[in-house]
Amino acid sequence: MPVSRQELFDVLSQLGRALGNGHRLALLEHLAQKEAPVEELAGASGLSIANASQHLQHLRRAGLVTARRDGRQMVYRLTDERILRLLTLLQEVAETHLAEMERLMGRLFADDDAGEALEPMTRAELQRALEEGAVTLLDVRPNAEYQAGHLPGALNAPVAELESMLSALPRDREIVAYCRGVYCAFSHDAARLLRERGFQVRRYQAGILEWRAAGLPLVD
Amino acid sequence: MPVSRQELFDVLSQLGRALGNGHRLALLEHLAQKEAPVEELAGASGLSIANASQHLQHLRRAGLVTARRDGRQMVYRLTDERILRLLTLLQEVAETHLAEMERLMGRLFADDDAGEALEPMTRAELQRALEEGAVTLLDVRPNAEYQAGHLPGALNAPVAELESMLSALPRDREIVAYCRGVYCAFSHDAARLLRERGFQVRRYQAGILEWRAAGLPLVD
DNA sequence: CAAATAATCAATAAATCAATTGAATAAACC
DNA sequence: GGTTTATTCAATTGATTTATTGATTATTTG
Repeated sequence: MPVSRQELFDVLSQLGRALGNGHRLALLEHLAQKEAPVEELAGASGLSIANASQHLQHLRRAGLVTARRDGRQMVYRLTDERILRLLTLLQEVAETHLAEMERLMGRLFADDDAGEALEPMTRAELQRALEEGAVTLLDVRPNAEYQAGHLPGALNAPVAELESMLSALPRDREIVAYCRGVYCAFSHDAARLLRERGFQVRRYQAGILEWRAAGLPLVD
Repeated sequence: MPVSRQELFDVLSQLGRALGNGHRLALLEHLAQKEAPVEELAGASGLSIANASQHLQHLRRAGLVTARRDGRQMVYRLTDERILRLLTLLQEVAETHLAEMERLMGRLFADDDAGEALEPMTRAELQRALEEGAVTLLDVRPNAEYQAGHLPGALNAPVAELESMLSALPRDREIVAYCRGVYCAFSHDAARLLRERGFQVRRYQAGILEWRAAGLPLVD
């Protein structure tokens, strides 16, 4: 029995449908940081446990995430690095083409960006600066995420604890802060605080998601 | 008024939903070959005109395709090359992770592959072979698609006309046939015919879609 | 200007998806 | 073994998506 091309597209479309829900994308973005149990994912996404569980199983059926049992928890994780590339590409295409997307992105951090003296750094700029040893790199995500993998040479300074770590930071060198990605507010908060305290600071806007999606190495 | 992260994901999910339907993926795959008016797309996908039109507008709202009027026709095309990368990546992820996908892919061309003496060529292998001038490259898609862009150095030999072109093909060199991509049957048909007539032939399985998605050049 | 063509729009019914609720499992703890 | 904790399952309801139909809008042609 011949298999029709259409059957293949129908199967492929399962993957698309899995990506076709805002809550599931939020779950994937959280999982892009680190693996997590259902309860944590539900909390982070503002979903009920049961609902989060169902969305996660939807993602699992589509092959986007896998799960393992750890004691009484089910720990979910992205199936592999390509899922991250898929998310990043989706976002990139959306930003270019969806007018509304652009409008929202523009507004999300409008306040902060106004005060920002310099444009956020691109990945290429950051790589060059790191090679030259010209900047101090600051990972401002929570420590658990830092430990799950961070950019080479980055110091961890979670926003919540940043205030108490100021004395350890250089005032004569540019600081570059990064967090998860463009949807993440941590680096904005950190940059604002540091700027107020007189530090030279820029943000690596795209964050760890883009870095990993580009296939660049992380360290634990 | 602050914009929530969730709003962003909701907008992003529009893109996912646009990819979440087999007919729309079929339309996109056709458009990946060349731009086309609604009627042609409907015919190729087995959709009614009205239904095809609605799917195309869905794709347009998601920013995946654009349309221009040409006389009394509306000609649709992919918005840019990234859409192709997105499709290719989607397919790649699906093939790795969706068990059912693999099963279908395996069956789709099972008959042909059995008779195939050699594995299909990967892109890397093809590039090496082309650099060495070791093979004759054959684009077996319809001439209209060939003219819209083909691999450098490829001869056009549409499957339908292949029989009458056999005398022009070398018997002392390996021939590599390619068509649209993994879902496309042309290169299978061509390879079978050539093999029966005693030619040395392999297929570049991934086809022009992957080539373009990788950012490699085409010629008109 | 009327007729023909290509596509879109609008309304409907059927199918699918999503959130909620409460019950059911499965593992760990006492 | 019974209780607690983390998660999944199942059923329900409301919301979205899809295909179909027939009417409508642009554009070209006679």
